[in-house]
Amino acid sequence: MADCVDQTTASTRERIIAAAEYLFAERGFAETSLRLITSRAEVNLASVNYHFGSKKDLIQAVFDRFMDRLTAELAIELASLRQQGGKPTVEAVLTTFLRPLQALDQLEPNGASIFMRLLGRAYAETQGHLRRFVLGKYGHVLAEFTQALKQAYPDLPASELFWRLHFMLGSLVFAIGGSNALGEISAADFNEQVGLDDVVARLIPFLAGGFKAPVTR
Amino acid sequence: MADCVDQTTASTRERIIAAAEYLFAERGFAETSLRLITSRAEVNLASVNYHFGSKKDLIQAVFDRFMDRLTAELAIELASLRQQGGKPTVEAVLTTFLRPLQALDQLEPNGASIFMRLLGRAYAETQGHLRRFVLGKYGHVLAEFTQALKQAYPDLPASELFWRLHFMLGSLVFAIGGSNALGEISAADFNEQVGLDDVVARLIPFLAGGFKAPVTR
DNA sequence: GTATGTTTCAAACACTCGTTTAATTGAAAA
DNA sequence: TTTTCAATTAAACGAGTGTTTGAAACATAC
Repeated sequence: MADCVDQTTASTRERIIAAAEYLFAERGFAETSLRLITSRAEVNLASVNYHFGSKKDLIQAVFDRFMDRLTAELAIELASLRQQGGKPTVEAVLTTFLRPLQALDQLEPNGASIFMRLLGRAYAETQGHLRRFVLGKYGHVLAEFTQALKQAYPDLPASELFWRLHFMLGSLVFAIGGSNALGEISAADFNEQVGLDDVVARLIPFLAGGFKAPVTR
Repeated sequence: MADCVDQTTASTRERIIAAAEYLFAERGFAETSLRLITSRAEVNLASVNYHFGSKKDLIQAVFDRFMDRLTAELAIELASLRQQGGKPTVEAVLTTFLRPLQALDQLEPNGASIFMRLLGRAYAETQGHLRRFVLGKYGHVLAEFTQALKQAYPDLPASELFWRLHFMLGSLVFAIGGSNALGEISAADFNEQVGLDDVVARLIPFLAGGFKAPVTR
């Protein structure tokens, strides 16, 4: 149970968020009760409603915490990409958007995997409430991703770019979200210890190869 | 609500399964109550436990129904692929495994999308009970997929094939599972009406391009 | 017709859930 | 010290959950 929040000194708010993000990613939103969260965080049950208002608000708070750290890192990487000038390679664009994810992993054990699983669940969740919240508040990230890819491959039709972007997102969420489980299989079957960096290193040529594939219509 | 089960003549069992597979895909397993299922199927609440035993058994029954139809189609396609002999192209292998999914869509409106969403949820679900059930009972499908890809690209290291297979799975689940929502965006933004066949047509070059990408270690 | 076995039904069961309440604690401000 | 306000606590609330029950309805065979 290696949370990066010091359970002895951390505030009640922080301990709730730390426990919640782990359990939400591990078990899902509906399957994670407030009692499970508060007992893991060793705080009183009512403190969730006191500090966050409701369970739904807690879920959004967990997302906000991740997205804030992510967008901060992403702004730096994007600036660095633009500073280089000229037409970026697809690989460079992918690296730009993946590095903040890797940074998340250093900030907190399995941070990237946890966040990707949360993102995957948000897309699947009931009626898409959470998906709309995430897209509404952080849709600009997707837009910047789209724009950067457009610069790397200007001839690709907009609709094709749209679909390939989502194909890539699927690979990302699936592979990084499941990197722990897949990594264990990889270690057992191929005697290869793979961490997040290795997964990303394998992902980039795959995604770039798919993205640059000829359009056959 | 266009289910393909005739609600007036279909047996209670069939009506429950039809309602359940739609609601499970749309809302998730935990978020779908037996009362919601039985009221949609217009049957008595207790009939689920009578015919299936428990909610968990119903979930497995829904999967079995999909997988049985899928593996039947897949056996035909695989035989056809092997009959051609020689080294298959990656595109041919992908087509082999995607056609049964498309067949599912003709058998039942949105069948492929529903099944992919179910599969995505199964992978994410609590503690992976369902994932283990699916992998245990239908893991041979994944093994055959792996083997066919190996024939198409013999030089690709086994571990690299393993990871690229799962990258492809991620794209598949994400894109086909969300094909309805993504199709609506595509129709609105690009004036392009896209059905499942169009998504598959776009997927194949993307996946093949990724799979055939050079290995950079 | 009666008997037999299957299927349906309304009602209740025990349980968990998110949320609320009112009392209590703690520490800083007056 | 007294006041004040934020934070914590135990307990309860009402709603919703999967499941069980025993009787009723149905169909089939004798």
